[in-house]
Order: sequence, then C-alpha cells, then structure tokens
Amino acid sequence: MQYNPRAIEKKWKKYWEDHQVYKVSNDSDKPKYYVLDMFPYPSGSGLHVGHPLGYIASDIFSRYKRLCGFNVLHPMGYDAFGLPAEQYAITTGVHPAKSTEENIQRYRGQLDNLGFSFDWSRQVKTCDPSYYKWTQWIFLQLFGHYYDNDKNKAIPIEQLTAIFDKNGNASVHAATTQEEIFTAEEWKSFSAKQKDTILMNYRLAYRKVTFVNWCEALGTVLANDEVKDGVSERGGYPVERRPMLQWSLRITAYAQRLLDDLNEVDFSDSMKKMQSNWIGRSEGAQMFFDIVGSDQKIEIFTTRPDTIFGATYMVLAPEHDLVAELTTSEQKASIDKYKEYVNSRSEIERMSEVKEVTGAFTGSYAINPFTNEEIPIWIGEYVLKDYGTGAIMAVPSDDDRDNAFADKFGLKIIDVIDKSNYPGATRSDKLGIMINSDYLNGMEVPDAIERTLQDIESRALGKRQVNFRLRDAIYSRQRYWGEPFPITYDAEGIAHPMNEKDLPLELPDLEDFKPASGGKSPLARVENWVEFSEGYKRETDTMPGFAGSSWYFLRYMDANNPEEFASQKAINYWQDVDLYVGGTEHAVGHLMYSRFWHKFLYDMGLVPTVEPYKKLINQGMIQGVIEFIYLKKKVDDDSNHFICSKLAEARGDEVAKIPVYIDFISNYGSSNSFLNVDGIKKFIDWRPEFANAKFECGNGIFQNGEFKASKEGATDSSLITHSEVGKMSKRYFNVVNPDDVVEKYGSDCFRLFEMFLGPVEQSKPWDTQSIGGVSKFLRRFWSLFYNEAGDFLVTQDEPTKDEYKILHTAIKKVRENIERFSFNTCVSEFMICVNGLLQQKCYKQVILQDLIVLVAPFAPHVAEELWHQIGNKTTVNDAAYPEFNPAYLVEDSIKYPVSINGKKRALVDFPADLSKDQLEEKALSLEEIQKYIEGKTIRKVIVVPKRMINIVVA
RNA sequence: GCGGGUGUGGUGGAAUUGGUAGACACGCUAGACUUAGGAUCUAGUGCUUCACGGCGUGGGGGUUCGAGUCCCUCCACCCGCACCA
Repeated sequence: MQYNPRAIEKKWKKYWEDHQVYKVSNDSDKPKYYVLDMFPYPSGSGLHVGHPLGYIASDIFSRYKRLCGFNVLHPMGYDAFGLPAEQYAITTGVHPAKSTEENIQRYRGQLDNLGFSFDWSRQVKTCDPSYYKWTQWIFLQLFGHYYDNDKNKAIPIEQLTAIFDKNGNASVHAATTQEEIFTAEEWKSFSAKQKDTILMNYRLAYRKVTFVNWCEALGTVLANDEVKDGVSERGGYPVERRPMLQWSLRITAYAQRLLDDLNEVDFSDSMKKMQSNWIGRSEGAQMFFDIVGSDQKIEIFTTRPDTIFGATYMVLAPEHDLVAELTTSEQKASIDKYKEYVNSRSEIERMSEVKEVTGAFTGSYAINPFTNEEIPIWIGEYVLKDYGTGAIMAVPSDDDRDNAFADKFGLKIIDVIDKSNYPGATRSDKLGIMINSDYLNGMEVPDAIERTLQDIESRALGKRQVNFRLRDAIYSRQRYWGEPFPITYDAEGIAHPMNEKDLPLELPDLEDFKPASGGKSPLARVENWVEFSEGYKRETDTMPGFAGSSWYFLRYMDANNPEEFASQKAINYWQDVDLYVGGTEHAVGHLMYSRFWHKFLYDMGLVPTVEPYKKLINQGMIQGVIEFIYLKKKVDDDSNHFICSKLAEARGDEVAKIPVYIDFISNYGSSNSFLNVDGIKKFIDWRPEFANAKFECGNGIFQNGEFKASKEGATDSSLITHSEVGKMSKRYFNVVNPDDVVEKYGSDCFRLFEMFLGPVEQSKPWDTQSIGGVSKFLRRFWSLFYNEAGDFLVTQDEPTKDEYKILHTAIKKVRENIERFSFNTCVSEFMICVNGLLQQKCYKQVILQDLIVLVAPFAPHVAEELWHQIGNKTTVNDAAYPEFNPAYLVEDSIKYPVSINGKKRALVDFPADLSKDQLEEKALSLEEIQKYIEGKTIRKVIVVPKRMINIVVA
C-alpha cells in the first residue's frame, strides 16, 4: 500500500464526522482543559497560509491534552459583524448577512481541509440573533449597574437610587463623572430627565457627548483607521471632529483591577507591559488653584507636587471650560486666533508635531498656594483636554515641555531641584535635592513629594489622587451591521432599557445600506422599526466589533442554551480558558475589553474566575515574499521598458517597482527568482497595458512575442526579479492559499510544515521550497509500515534495547517540547526518531504503535490510518499518549568530551559508573591528551559526571 | 524619547539549569540506481588552511576551569506607547 495522503485524509475526515469524534460533553469525570483560538473575522478573501498557524498549534495542543486524559474544549466560531461586509453591501447591494454567510462557508471549507478537532456543534456567530441576544443582555446589565469604589464591585443601579432617596449623593464613592453634590430632597425634586442625566454619570453603560470623525463628502462617520493624515483614506476628503451623543462603557472603573490582575495571568512580559501602559496608572495630587479676581478655581493633577515652588505659570487645554471666562478683553483677539489655529489642526497633527510649542496668554492670573505668587494662565495645545483635568501647573525647571514653553514665551524659571548628586539624571527623573523651595530645601525628592502631599491635604488644597490614562470605551457605531441597542427613548430623550423578555432585538431587513443623513446609521431610515411605540423611539446606532468578541468564550461552554448566556453548571465546569492563542494585534483592544466584561460578570456572580484567560500565546505572522520587476523611469522610446534587477542595479537605472503575481515567477522564493518567456507572457495576459513593453535581461530582450538573444546560446529570458519579504496580501499578489498546499502535499504535511518553520511566536516568511523535507519525512514514516512493493512490514518481535532507546528519547523530548509550546522541535524529534528506526530496520508493532500516538496530534490523518492498519478498531484520539520510561535511556557508557583549557581535544567513551577520580585518571592517561599536557603543569581537572572533563594546564 | 523583544552557517532554525555550538531540515557538491529526474538512496557540507592548526553565536569589554547562555557597554532591526502633567 502506498502513502496516498489525499485518499487517507478524505477517509478519516468523514469517519471523524460520522462518529462525532470531536464532540465534547459538559458531563465528564475527566479534568477539563479549554483551548481557545481568537475567532476570525470571515473576510471576503478567505484564509491565507498565515492564518492557520495558531489554529494548528492550538489543535496540536488540544489533541495532546485529550490523549493525556483531559476533557478538552476546542471550539471555533466567527466574529461576523463588521465594516467590510457593510461597505461591500453599500457598493454591491448584497445584504451583509448574505455575504457574511458565504464567507463563513468558505472559511469553514478551508478550516475543514486542515483536519482540526473543533467541536462544531458549539460554533458561534456574533451576528446570529440567538447569540447577540446575550450580547444585548449583558449590555443591559452594564446599563443597570454602577461601580461602587468602597465595595470595589459593580452594584445594581436601584441600590444607588435608594441611597439618593435617603441621603443624596454626598456619601457615595463611585466611579462617576458626577461632580455636583445633591441632597435627598434635591434628588426627589429633580425631573425624570434630570435624574436620567445624573444616573448616566454613574451607569457602567452610559451616554455622553463624544467626538466622531465626520466626513462631510462621504456623508458618514469614519473609524480611526479609515482616517489617514486628517483626510479620509477613501477619496482623501477632509474629516472633522464632530460632537455626538454616544454610548460609552465605563471601563475606567475597572482600571485598577485590570492592572492588578495582570499578576494572575500567564501572558508574555511585552503583552503585560502593553496593557499596563495602556492603563497608564500614575500617582500624584489633585490640587485647586485660586484665580485672581474670580471665585472659580482651576483643578489640576500633578505627579510632582514637590516642584510646586517652581510652578511659575499654568496651562489649560484650549478646549478647557474656563478659557472663555479667564480671557481678558485685551487678550481675546490673540486667544481666539490661537483657538482657531488649534481647531484647524487634526488630532494626528497635534500628536505628530511634538517639537514646536505653541500657546497664548489668557490675561488672567492664578495664585500659587505655596509661594502666594500670582502666576499667569496660558492655554496651549500640548495640554490635552482628555487627560487628567485638562490643566497643569507648569514647572519649567523640571519638565521638558514646560521648559520649552517658558523659553519660547519668556516665562519665569526657578530651579527647584539640585541634581548634582545624580549625574545623568534627566528632568523627568524623580531624583535630587530640593532648593529654592522654602521649607522643603535639603529634602530628597521622594521625601519632598510625601511632605507636599501631606500639606496639600492638611491645608485642604486638594488630595492624593491616582490617575489613569485609560479612557472609557466609546460603544456606539453609526452603522447597520452590528448589534442593535436594546434601548428606546421617550419624548424627553430619556433612555429606557428594553424588557429582557423581548430580547433579542433583531436587525430589521434593509435594502439600501448607505448611511442616513446627519451621520446617523442606516437604521434611522427604517421608520416603522424606529417607532417602537407611541412616543418611544429606538436607538439607531449599533454596537462596535468588540461587543460580540468580549464574551464569546463563555458562549462556547453552552452554545445552544436559549435560557441563559451559558448555564451556571457549564460555566462552573469549564471555568476559564486555559490556553488562548492569537495575534498581537489584539494585545490591548480585545483583551482589555473582554477582561473588563469578565470582571463585571464576576461582580454579578455569573462567572467563578476573575480573569478569563489563564495563558496567552501570540503567534507570529507568516510573511510573504513580494516579487517586483523593475520598470525603467526614463525610456529611450515610447514603449515601457522592464529591466532585469541585476542589470538595473549595475547600471544605476532609476526604476519603479511593479509587483508581479508570484505564480508567474520561476524559482519563486529563491534569491535568483526570475521571469522566463512563459512568465512574461502570463504577465502580459494579466496586465495587457504592457503588451508591447520591452523586457530586457542579460540573455536578451523579449518584445512583441519574440525573444531575441543577446548572449550566445541563450534561448530563454531570465529577467531577475527583485524580492522583498513583506505582508502576505492581495495587493502584492503573493497570497498563498492553504487549499493549494493541501491539494499538493496533504493536510498532515501542511500542519507539520507550518510547525516546522520555527517557533510559533516568531514571524517568518513563507517558503514553500523546504516543504519537501516534511513531505519526505511522512513518506519515510510510512515506509516503517509498508515497503515500496506495498507489503505490510509490521512484526510482533520484541524490540531491542536500541530501538526502545530511540522511541523513548523521542517520547521524552516531544512531551517536554509540547508542554513548552515548542512545536518546531517536536517535528525535528519525529524526524530523528524515524531516521533512527529506519536505520535499525525496526518494523516492530510495540515501537510503532507508540510512535503513531506520539505523532497523532501533529499529523492526525496518517496516524489514524496507520493506527487502524496495525489492528485497532477505535479512533487514535481515544488512545493514551505514550509515557516516558527513563529505564530505556540508561546507558552503559557515556561519550565524554575531554578539553584542555576549555577546548575540546578528544571525545571518548567511558563506562557510566566511573567515579570522578576514575574519570580524571582515565582522561589524563589518554594518548591523544598526552601530547597536550606533556611538560606542562596540571593546575586543575574539572569532571562533571555524565557531561564533560576539562583539564586546566599552565 | 520610553518600554518590550530579536540578532547563531548560503537559508529556516536547534542548543530546557553556564558544560561537545550549528540538532533537524532546505540548499549546495560528489556518487549510486535510472531512457530521464525537480524521484529514491549513499557520502560530504560553519569559515579558513595543502596540512598541523587557527577563527567562529551583531561589535567591544568582563566574570568563570568553561559563556550563544551571566554582567557592563555599543550597534542594527522588529513590535508597542508617546505633548500623559
């Protein structure tokens, strides 16, 4: 029987499906293990060879865990709401539901082709009403809760209104933007609308005015990544920031817990760092500065209260609420002019041009509460409205930006810290001794910080405060293809949650997907849907992409439950995700949001764990080689002139790079990839505008269907292309579809090859050339069972010691390597093992049956086939992973490297049971060592039993 | 600028605790079998030298009997963050 991957793989895929081999039960005595892949957005272009890398790794791990006796949950689904489908709908009129479903089918086919052990009965699609019913339900819970800072958890909003009824809000410590204090009487006297507005300042899901990227020309709101350099990516139209009433989630309430609990999870250091940077905790003081001639105060936040004696001016964000009031009539013109300038600048410009400081003087003065000096109040774009309080006390001696600002506008600078004891310390380092600071003089900075904090509090100038960079997440999208909000508004605009019984609120059908006027979602045009009931209108925005993906891993636990998002029984069995595999692009967004949702559900008592993902692995990107041909920029005649890259570089021609479809290339992926005449013809068929172009290479010139040799004996073109490693993408024509590779080599080979490329976490270019090595390995593996004539070779003989040793070396290494997710080295071990057994001509069942199971997680099809060939009747998935027996690795003798002064001079076999002294003696008497030590003094001999011997001579 | 990571043959990569650097492959060279080979098998393959030997894990320095691995310093590339008070 010959190794025929195509037949084998088809056969076993069907068997697995027919026998429901990968169906997982929630009722099991086995320990649980949950392996999760970040689910894909089903894009129109399908999977390329880079996408399955993580899926293969997680599939191997799942299969391995199952063979080790775990009940393994390994599900898959689709993040199916999203902008591309909607944009496609706008241009083609095809309903997003339809195109999304087609894409899902295509993905499913591609995934199935790779032999994954997914339990498809648990598939989720975020766009499915039976799924987004629960996304809406969780949103309503967020709407119905606030965050209590004393209890440190989310509490139902009814409990808050009960407190308001009794005591007002003075005693409430909550995560809130509510500033005004009110009494119980005041609360009761408020109108329904006023109450709604106040509660919005407490709810975890709430409405507030936020800014969107509005593009007048396209008549739509754009996502941040659709805006490039202040203009729309499509069309290049101007984009302005427009205020809009939008839903947000109060993730900031959970900032501290999101930061603290990073200690609980096994993520890479860089991943944790990215998250903690994003959260951006800083400790400092909130302080109020009096304004000369005004009752108002300016609130600031500072991490350096110690430098207060050096605070010689203040800066407000240009958008700060007090700016208008503080601006004197003399300064009005210059302030207005400056604000106009700021408005003209895009967010991107304000962020990218850091060097230049700009600002304007308001004409007003504040009082430094420590020096009692009057200090000028400026506005400047380097102070951000959204960070801290939107106002700073400026200390030009100890902050680079304040210093540049003071320099430019001639403001007073007082040195308050002597850094002479700390050479190399920069302005921002919290190091030095206080000077020019009255009673702080002589103190070290950390002590001075503590002292000023105490004084600020005792003098009631402010208080200690912790500040976070993390912002609340904007949760509204002015789009059609997302989850509708289960919210209606009455005539006064008060938000009312829908009755949970009436969920899901389904998306209405639509034919025209263009946005409605005024930046509203297309839903605003569906009048009979918007009119919920007499006087009540529905919210017409939809939820963002991260809504559905923030909790999907919980749905997999009990995917078809119509009563709950997942039953408590299922959640308590599966608990959390043991291993999460996905790309770094979700490092902050998705992971942060889903950790936040999970903590909220934990507060509600609905999940038993504080963190959703125990361990995270980030797979690297598989890059593609991009092949370019050079088009000369200066041509002698009218025709386009393509030129061999070698020639162009030698001559120093100015050229444009034209990407070429990689299928046209000969020797693709190698350093001397080129276009032959055949390839040039294919290129011309593809790009007819170059039909008459000239293609020049060292061998000759091809033009108008004819190749004229310039070198003797040349019969074909060898137009060398320029190769670069880059993204695998449609626009570079270098996308490799896994289906094509599977068609040629089989999915077992594909799986092994992707793992063999290198560590999962690392990015690496796709290189089809070396796949042959893995294919050869599979055939050699097969040849342990069948010879070329097709005879079955397997015998029942007792294996030799050497054969056991080869097998158990592999068992040991593969087990260890899987445990540390080093899959590439596992494949090497398989090769070493098979090479070794072939050398021994070992066709013994006892050895081979263990080897089959060892390989099964990586190459499940061929393993299943051979498992049955050697006489098993049930699936290899129900076998037990081979146990390592150290007895087989015990050696009689050990090869010792013998070194002189650390340099290896001999390699000798010594009996394993020799003592250190015996080894030393034997080594010194070796003939090949004698010549190195003759006439020299032996200073020392180092013997590490079972490792090495080193002789130190003078 | 700050934070994290990476740097090893012609190529992808291996070396788990400081102990034989280059496993396993690709590629290349030679040979065998073949009408043929982009099939298969065998041998070789870090660089350098006729050889003995010498040199070798981005550069320089250090610790050690011994360093790819630990320490210091510099360089290059990748990722993340960035007017963050």
